[in-house]
Amino acid sequence: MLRVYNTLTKTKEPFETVEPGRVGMYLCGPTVYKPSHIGHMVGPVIFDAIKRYLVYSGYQVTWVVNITDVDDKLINESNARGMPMAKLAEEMTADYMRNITAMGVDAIDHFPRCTATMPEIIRFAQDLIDKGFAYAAKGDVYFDVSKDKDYGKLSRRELEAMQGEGGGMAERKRNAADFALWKSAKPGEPAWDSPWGPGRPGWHIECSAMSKKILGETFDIHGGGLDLVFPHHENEIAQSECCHGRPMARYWMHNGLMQASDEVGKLGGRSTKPMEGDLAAQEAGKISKSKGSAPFSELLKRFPAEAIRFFLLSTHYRRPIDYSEARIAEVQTGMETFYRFLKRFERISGESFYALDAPRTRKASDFGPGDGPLLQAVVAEREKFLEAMDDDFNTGGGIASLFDLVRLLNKYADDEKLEDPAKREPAKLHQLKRGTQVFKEIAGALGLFRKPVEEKSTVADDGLTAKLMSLLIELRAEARKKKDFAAADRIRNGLAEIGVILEDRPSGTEWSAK
RNA sequence: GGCGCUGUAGCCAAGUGGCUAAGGCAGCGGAUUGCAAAUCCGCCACCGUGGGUUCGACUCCCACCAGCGCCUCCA
Repeated sequence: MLRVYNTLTKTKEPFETVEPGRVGMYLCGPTVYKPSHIGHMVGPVIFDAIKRYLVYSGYQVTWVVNITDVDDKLINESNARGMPMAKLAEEMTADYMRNITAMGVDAIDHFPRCTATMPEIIRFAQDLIDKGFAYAAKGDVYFDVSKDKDYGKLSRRELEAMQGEGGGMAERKRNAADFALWKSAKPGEPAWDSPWGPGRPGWHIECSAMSKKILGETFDIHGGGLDLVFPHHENEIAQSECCHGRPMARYWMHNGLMQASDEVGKLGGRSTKPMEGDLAAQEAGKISKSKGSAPFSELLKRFPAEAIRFFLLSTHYRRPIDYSEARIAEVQTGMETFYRFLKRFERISGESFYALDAPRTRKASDFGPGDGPLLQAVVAEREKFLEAMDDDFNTGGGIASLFDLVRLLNKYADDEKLEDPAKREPAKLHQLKRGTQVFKEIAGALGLFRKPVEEKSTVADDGLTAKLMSLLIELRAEARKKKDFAAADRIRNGLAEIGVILEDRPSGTEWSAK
């Protein structure tokens, strides 16, 4: 039984969808005005794993991630660069797509763009005016929060306490907390025609319009970063629920934010410390404001994408993540265990792990009783994994099962001496294979180990390297036979110095470039 | 000031009202190995502090301390 934490109720609730067997999921995507940084990857990676797990659990899932391609920040940035907003948005969208694809996020079904949803957005705003929840004022349109009795229910705020947007818009609003559905364009700004004159959508309306367009008036999961609870999601709820008279989403899921813990200093609460001109500290803390928030593409050059994905999934999604490169490097070390096992499996079985058939759904993965001690243990481990994931997508707990599973499989290969080709009885290989299939099955539910990591080609391989290596290995084998260990070790140590590791096994010596 | 989150081993990080408190990194023993590498086995936590509830709390409640988020169009 899957249980999901709902920000709306602040409890874990049993997961029940609007339509049996189907899930509609909306994740607030990026405003494409700058290259994405690692913080932008948190939501996509987590919700990618969530979608995979839901699909694995038998649901048919439609996942929508919006692209905000009109917005004040975009206008500012395009002015600063002297580049048309549309071109800037296009470039930054491409950057975002490259990054999430590298992270293995390829299960998003729709990427609606704000600029391509104008008719629906305008109609939505008009609907709200018609129903008395919004009003036009000098080319702007505002949502009237005083008309919404439920306003504040997501973030649990009292209306009185809200300050609202400041600036020149304030005097056109009836209440300080009213927010813009439509903003009139200043001369030279990108604009779309509307019943209220040329302008652009407010920040929140696009998500209401797009989610309605693709997922309907009530859908199952609405996700985003914790920072979006207020005002963004609060306002989306206000718009959609006032417009439709029914709940917008059943489950509101919010991921913790990434923090650059070791690169920046401490950041005190705003009211507790006056922050006397300490801009650096103000810029610190949350990574999106941090100066150290380098483009994600840079990070990808230094670490394998899968290690970053693993890192993001190793913490529970609702907790903040402390980001540091040292941590990613640590995770990378840990992952070697898996890659080594995958190679070991291929060496022993002669089959490719990545080509291995594995169950795609938990239903399809049934083991009968009497499958032997190894598979009994494997199935028990799989149960632990499912239990963790069923509990609000506890990927951190699930990853522990991955490690335990590999240990089980390694131990079996050790105990049965499967490195020795003579000991590879078909029945034993079969056991190992079934166990490995389960590993692949649950790793796949997290979106891990789906594709071979690209071999970094440190040498232009024309076959020469391989030939030289086999010659060296042969020479060393002869030396070892003659108990000339000095010579053997000299070869191994010498190769180690230039980054080539030799490993002796019953089946022969293998080499790998570090 | 308002709303809220977090505090588990050297580091990261799951989890539970009572059985030996996951897993990873680092470290230390051992098996294996000619020696290594890899693998396996073992060791390494009185769960922020002080109270309370309870037969019993790390797990529930209160207070405090520390760190953090939002209340300002950040994912």
